Amino acid sequence: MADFDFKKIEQKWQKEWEKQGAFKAKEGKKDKFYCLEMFPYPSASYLHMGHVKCYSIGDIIARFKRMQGKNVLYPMGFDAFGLPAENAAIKAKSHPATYTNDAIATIRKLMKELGLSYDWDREVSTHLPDYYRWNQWIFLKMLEKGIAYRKKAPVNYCKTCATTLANEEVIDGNCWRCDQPVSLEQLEQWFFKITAYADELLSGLDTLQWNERVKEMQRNWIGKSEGTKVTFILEGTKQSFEVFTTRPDTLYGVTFLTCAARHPLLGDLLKGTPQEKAYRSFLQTVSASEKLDVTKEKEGFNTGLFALHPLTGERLPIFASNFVVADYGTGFVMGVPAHDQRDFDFAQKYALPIKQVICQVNGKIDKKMKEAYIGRGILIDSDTFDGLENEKAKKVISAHLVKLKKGAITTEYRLRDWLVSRQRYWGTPIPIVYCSKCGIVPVPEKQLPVQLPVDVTFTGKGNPLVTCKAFVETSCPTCKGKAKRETDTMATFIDSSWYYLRYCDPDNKKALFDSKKVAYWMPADQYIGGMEHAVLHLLYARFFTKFLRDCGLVTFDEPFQKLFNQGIVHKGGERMSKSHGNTVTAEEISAKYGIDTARLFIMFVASPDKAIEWDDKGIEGAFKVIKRFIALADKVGKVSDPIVDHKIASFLTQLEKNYESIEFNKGIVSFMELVSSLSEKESISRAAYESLLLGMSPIIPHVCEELWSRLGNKTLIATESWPKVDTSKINPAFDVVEQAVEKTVSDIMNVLRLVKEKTGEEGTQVYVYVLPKEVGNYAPDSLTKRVGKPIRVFAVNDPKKYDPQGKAGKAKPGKPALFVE
RNA sequence: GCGAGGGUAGCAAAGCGGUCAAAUGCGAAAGACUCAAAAUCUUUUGGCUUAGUGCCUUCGGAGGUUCGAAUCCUCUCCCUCGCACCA
Repeated sequence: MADFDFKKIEQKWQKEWEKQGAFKAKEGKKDKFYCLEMFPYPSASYLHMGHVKCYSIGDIIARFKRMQGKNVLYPMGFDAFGLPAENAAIKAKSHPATYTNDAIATIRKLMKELGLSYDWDREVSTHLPDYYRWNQWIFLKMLEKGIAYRKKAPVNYCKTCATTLANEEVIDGNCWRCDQPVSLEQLEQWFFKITAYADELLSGLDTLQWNERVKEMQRNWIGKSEGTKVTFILEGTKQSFEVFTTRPDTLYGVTFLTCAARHPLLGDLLKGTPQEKAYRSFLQTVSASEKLDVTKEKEGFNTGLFALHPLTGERLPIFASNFVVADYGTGFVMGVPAHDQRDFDFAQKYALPIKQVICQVNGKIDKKMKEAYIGRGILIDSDTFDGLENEKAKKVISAHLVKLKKGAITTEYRLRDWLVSRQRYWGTPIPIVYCSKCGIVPVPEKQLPVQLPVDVTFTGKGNPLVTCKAFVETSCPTCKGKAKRETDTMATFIDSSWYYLRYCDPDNKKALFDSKKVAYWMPADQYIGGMEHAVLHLLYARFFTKFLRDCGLVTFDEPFQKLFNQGIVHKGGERMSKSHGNTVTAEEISAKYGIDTARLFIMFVASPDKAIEWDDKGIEGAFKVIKRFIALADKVGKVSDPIVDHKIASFLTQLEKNYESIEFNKGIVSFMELVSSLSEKESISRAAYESLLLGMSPIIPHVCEELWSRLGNKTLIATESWPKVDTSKINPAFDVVEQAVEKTVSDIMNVLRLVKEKTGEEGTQVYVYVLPKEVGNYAPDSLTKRVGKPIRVFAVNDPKKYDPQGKAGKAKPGKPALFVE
């Protein structure tokens, strides 16, 4: 122990691993295992315990799988483009490229110091032209297939970040990065048609071994809903419009229609009418908040327009309202106050008729409704559909509408197409040229990459690319005339949507990857990352995979079979982060206790998927265990104690299961118990000890590597196999014996206490009388040490035993008799 | 409102039908070592009781299933996180 310098040992083995290429992954015939972690954004210049936790999980899995004989791919890279780097660089009066490269160098070095078993030959950085040219290539493919398109639309715009945002990047109406309110702007932008995959993105979730929570979040986000589009005619015109409903069974109960306040149709229809002015002022009240607010009182504006019911021809007033979502369904909603609570409230407020068309099975209806009836029932007052059960009526009425060409059965999604243009510098240039003659011209594949110019000036205002003449001014690939380049860059979520494929073939100059290599490694067997990407990265990556499959480049549907969401590390009740100023860095902990202790502790505190609170005292406990573990090395000898063999064998059996199920905390608890139990033993056989080192090496790799080599082993423990456990050594009877000894210790303590209470005097000598065949179970020295009093152990049939009070007769199997004096 | 996950001893956290007054770590208390402290080691840590025993009350709350519940079911309260006027 005295000569155990953690820092030195860590460096020594990290060097050795690198020198021997212990973690290099190569395609082969062996079973593969792809262990993938979400690659980081290289912004900080240190790693804190949150990082240690996240990466340790992956490292433990990778090391364990290697030991199990799998061909493991465990790569790391950097999500290097993006706004924070750009802003940080501007602030530091540096260039984003310099800033990013420096950050990457630092983080790579720090990661190596954690002893993570990455194959660094496969490192990928998204800001390098070798990488982002393939972003551009994919973009062109998408354009070719009609998945990428340009359109003018109201889009989310963040003034602080000076760029547009995808819907997924707007959280509660605020920008996900800066938390400032997002506004809607009419802009012409590039979109990816992720909605083309909506249904598949939804159904594919069922095949994944993911956290139910994440899957549910994606389901919600995609928001599939099946219903009917009903065509209404505007009174006095031939103009028709559609209304989406999931309740066509209540069609005869419609008494009014509502539409989104800003529905484009409304503006046109009201132009020049007497109501126009009132409509404008109504809009004022609505425009106060861009986002719909549940808590807000429902407001309506009677447009004075009427629609005709498609089946009855009834006149239905049309209201503009503040509660109808403009871009969901058709922006029009039919008002059925009797069977929808919102419509009911609205009808009450504006004194609109309420017409009941569904009654409960008993046929009674409540004439004075206090609230909408939304349950099941039988149709009434619905012409020829009377008497139908309402679920059935949904189908029948829809079919009827379809037949009359007054409706269609449709599926609506909440998911919107992905807005991918960003008005910022630090990203992949969109490979498009605008030519006054030829229009929108894609940059030919041969001309890729469209390099992001390095020589630009950051004024802090707007996208510097716009003012970079050398970049903007170009010639049209088609007509060779003067043309301008697209100056928007791609959303960085594009970079991270396929990086895991590039790891499989990172140096490919001819293609984004070799499909054969990808076919070997993918899909990733284990993906590890935070929950925050549930509807961002994780959705986009799935979309990309499906697109690339349709291009014939990959053969699978889902990139990540298993997903593990690690819990966050808190300190002082808050997430450990730079902005909270509550970070505990890996370096400071490692300097004090060694990085293995940090890993052991952080994996021990709780199940890896749970959030934990950092505890400065707690790590001391883990350090103690490491030290005791190292001290065990002195006990290694040839003598094989069957109890020791039993303990280690059963520990390893359990540990293997804990590794499989990513419940390292449980394995570590057993490890702690094992270490404290072994600490009392005389000797550990070399074979058992080596198997213990092997078993623990995924969690505390440096310490185990060192101890392994101190035994004279010339190999690296990192490349050894999982120990074969001799199950014949496992014998539960040993546990029974141990429990009996434990019980005896506590009995002795108890008696000593009672003696003191009764006589007021400390007992000075303890005698233990054991059945003859159990004598070996009770080692006087060990008992003495634990009880803190001198102890003598006699067999009950020992004629020379000292037993003045004849206690020996009370001894039972597993329960020795005691005497204290 | 909808959905997901939780509520276990001073704290953190295992346990998920009997072996449970409940692992493990931290904290606390006592003891050993030491001139002393630190480190290390040992013991104790729901209550009452007892020469090593027995009993009682506990696992958010209330009921239920069972010979038997921290563990299963129902209802309820609280927390955390998503989604939310989606028609």
